[in-house]
Amino acid sequence: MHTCQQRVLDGLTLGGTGVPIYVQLREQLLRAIGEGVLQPGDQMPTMRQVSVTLKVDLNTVRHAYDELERAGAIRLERGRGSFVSSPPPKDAAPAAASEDLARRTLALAAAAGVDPADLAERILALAEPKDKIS
Amino acid sequence: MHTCQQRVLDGLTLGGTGVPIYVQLREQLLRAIGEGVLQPGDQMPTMRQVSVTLKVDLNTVRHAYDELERAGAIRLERGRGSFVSSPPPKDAAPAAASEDLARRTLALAAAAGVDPADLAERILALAEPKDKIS
DNA sequence: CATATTGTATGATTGTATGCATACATGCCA
DNA sequence: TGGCATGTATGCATACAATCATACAATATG
Repeated sequence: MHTCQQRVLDGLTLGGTGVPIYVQLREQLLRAIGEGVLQPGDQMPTMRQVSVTLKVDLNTVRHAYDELERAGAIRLERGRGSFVSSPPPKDAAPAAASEDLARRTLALAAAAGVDPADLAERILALAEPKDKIS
Repeated sequence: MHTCQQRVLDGLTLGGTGVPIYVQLREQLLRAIGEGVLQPGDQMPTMRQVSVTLKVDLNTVRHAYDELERAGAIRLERGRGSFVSSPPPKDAAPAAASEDLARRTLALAAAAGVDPADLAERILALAEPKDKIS
């Protein structure tokens, strides 16, 4: 039953487009979570697994995991592993956090040459099915 | 005739998400070309214009222009300017990139307890204020 | 011709990213 | 208890990204 992490591991790829490795890892792992390949509570691939599989330094992988944790996407537990955070959600959507996330997202969109309007539309479309109450 | 170049200049934005500045410039300019905002033969914004407008070093801008030229997207002519090549290469960041970014962003939003609808709104608000396209 | 504009180039400097090696700290389990 | 897996943390070396400052070279224009 290592399948989830294995599948994620296999999906990871690195390209030489000038984008730092840790950024590529950060984004791809985030995507795996966003797609539901990794669900809340699931264990992430081990830092060492990623390090060995992709032949990337452990510190580099850690850099990516570190940012994911600071972003609240995952939870790091030494000696145990890394796990996808369960959305603590409902209520607490501090406007500040929302605004901050919006800015960061916009920056990423700009970096990738993505149209913000198009992006906003897709976000709404993807969010709709799971829309819930408060 | 504060033309297309001006509009492209205004559309350029930089964010500190770990993505190198020259990559952000490269992708955004590529997208402008791919979208037809800048058409074959059109003059690109001057390196110095970009440098001053975005408060980025001239060498950094050059790095981006340099890669665009090697990619065959533009043509550099000293003393004259930079121009869009006749057969502009097909866009590297079409709909797929947008879809991926949307998923990644949703994962972050869920982790932070941010309402996707609210987020989408803020993204639009942050992106739009400038150019009312006419 | 002189001048402004634009691209091209260099050296010094600071910060970051990456890799390699080597540990330490914590949690799990036999 | 001991061993193992996992996250955490160094130090050192190399390469790249970015800024600043200062120029040079080609083109256009007056």
